[in-house]
Amino acid sequence: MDFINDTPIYIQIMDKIKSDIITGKLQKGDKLMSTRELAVALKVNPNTVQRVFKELENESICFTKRGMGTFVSEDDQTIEQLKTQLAKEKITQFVASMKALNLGIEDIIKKLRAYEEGTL
Amino acid sequence: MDFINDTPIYIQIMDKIKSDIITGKLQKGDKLMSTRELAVALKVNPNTVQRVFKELENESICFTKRGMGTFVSEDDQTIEQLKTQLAKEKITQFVASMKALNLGIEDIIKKLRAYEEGTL
Amino acid sequence: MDFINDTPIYIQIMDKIKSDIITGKLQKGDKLMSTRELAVALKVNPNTVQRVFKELENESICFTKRGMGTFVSEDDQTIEQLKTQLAKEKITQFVASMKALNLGIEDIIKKLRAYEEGTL
Amino acid sequence: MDFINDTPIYIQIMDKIKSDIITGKLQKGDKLMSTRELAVALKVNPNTVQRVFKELENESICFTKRGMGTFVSEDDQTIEQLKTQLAKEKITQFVASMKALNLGIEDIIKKLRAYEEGTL
DNA sequence: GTGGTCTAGACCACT
DNA sequence: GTGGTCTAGACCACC
Repeated sequence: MDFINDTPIYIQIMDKIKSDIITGKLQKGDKLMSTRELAVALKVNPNTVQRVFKELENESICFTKRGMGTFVSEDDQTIEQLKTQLAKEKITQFVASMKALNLGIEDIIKKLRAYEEGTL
Repeated sequence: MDFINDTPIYIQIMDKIKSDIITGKLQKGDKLMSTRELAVALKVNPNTVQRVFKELENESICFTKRGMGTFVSEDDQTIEQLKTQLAKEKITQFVASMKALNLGIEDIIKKLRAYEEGTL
Repeated sequence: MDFINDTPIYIQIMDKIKSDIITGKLQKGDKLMSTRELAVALKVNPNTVQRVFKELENESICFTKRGMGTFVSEDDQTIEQLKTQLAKEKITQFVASMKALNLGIEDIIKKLRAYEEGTL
Repeated sequence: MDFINDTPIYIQIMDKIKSDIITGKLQKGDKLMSTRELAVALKVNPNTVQRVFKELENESICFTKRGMGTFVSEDDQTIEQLKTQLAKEKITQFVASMKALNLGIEDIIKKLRAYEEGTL
C-alpha cells in the first residue's frame, strides 16, 4: 500500500479497512490482522496501527476482544450506514468544490462521463 | 471569508483566488490586493498572505512586480489550464474514492442527482 | 557555514544541500538533519530551515515522511537532472553576460585559464 | 527591454548601459537619453532611472552636466577598466559556483564548448 | 521527536 | 507603499 503525503497515514489505513468492509472483502465478525502484523505488512509504526484500531472502535466499526484481537462489527446496520454515510460525505465535499469552480450539477455529470471515457 | 479548520488557511486563500480567476472575478493582469490590505481584510497575518502570493507565483498563476504589487498572470494558457486541471484533479480523486465504495459511474450520477434534490 | 549577504539565507541553504547531493555527500534516500537540528547547526531560525525543506520538496528534490523527517528523493532521474540542469543554467547565464561584453567563446576560455593561473 | 524578476530593475538597466559602452554602441562623451525619455522608453518609474544615473556617476562611468543631461565618461581608462573588471567579476562568481558542483576548470571548458555547439 | 502552520513584529530593498 | 526575508515563539498533528 502506498501512502499519499497530504493525508495522515492512519486515516488512509482506516479508509482502506472501511472500503474493504463495504466491498465485502471483510465480512462482519472477521478478525483483522494483529497490530504488529499489520504494522509490519504496511511498514508502519505500530503506534499508528494502534490508533487506527482505536478510531475504528470509536466509530463502532470494529470491536476488540482482550487477548483475541480486533474484529469487524457484527451489527449489520452499522455496516450499512457506513456505506451511505461515507458516500454522502464525499459527495457533499465534491459538489461544494465543483461549485466553487462555477460548475453546476449538469456540468459535473458531463465531466464525469467524459472522465469515464478518458476524454477529459 | 470564513476558514475551515482542517485545511491550512493559506491553502484556502489560494483556492479562493484561484476560483476567482476561474470564475472571472479576477481577469488576467489584474492587480491583487497588497499583502497588508489582504491581511487586514481577511484578519490574517501578513506573512500568511505573503506565503499565498509566493506559492501562486511558484505555480505561475501570478507574478510580482517589485514595489508595485502582485498580478494575475497574463498568460491565457496558464489560466485555461488552471480551470481544466483543477476540475480534473477533483474528479479523479472523487471517482477513485467512490469506486473504493463499489459504486460505478451510474451509481455516482444517481446519487449526485439525489443529493441535488435533497433526497440523499 | 557562512552566509553571503546579498542572497537570501534560505536560498543559500538550498544550494548547499543541492550541491551536497550532486557531489554525493548526500545519497538518495538519505535523511536530512531535522528542522531544529539544522537550525541550531546553522544558527538560523527553524522557520528558515522549514522553508528550505518545503521548497526542496516543491522541486521534488526531497520528500517528507510525517513525523519521521525529510529525505533526499529516491528517484535517480530527479537527482541526475539536478546536476545537469543546475550546471546548464549557470553556463547559459554566464555565457550570455560574457557575450554582452563582446567576448566570444574562445575569449572566455582564455580568460578562464588566466583566472585559474591567477594571471587575470 | 524585458526585465528579469530576481534582480533589481535598476541593476539591469545599469548593466545594459555598461554593456553598450563596452561593445561600443555608446562612445565616450555620448549623451544618454534624459531621465524622462528613458523612463518612458523602458516603461519604468523615473525614480528608477534617476537611481541608475546616480549609481553610474558613483562608479564614474557617467557624469552629469546640469541642465544638459548625462554623458558617458570621457576617460578612456575608466572605460577600459570597466570591461576588465566586469569580466573578472563574472568569472570569479561563475567558477566558484561551478566548483560547488564538483566541476574543475577542464570540465567547465568542456561544458562551455558543448553548450556552444548546442550539445549540452 | 518530526514536520506544518500561524502570529507578531522587525528590517530591507525596490518603485 | 510594495513585496521579501528573517527572527521569535507558540501550537498542532503525526509517528
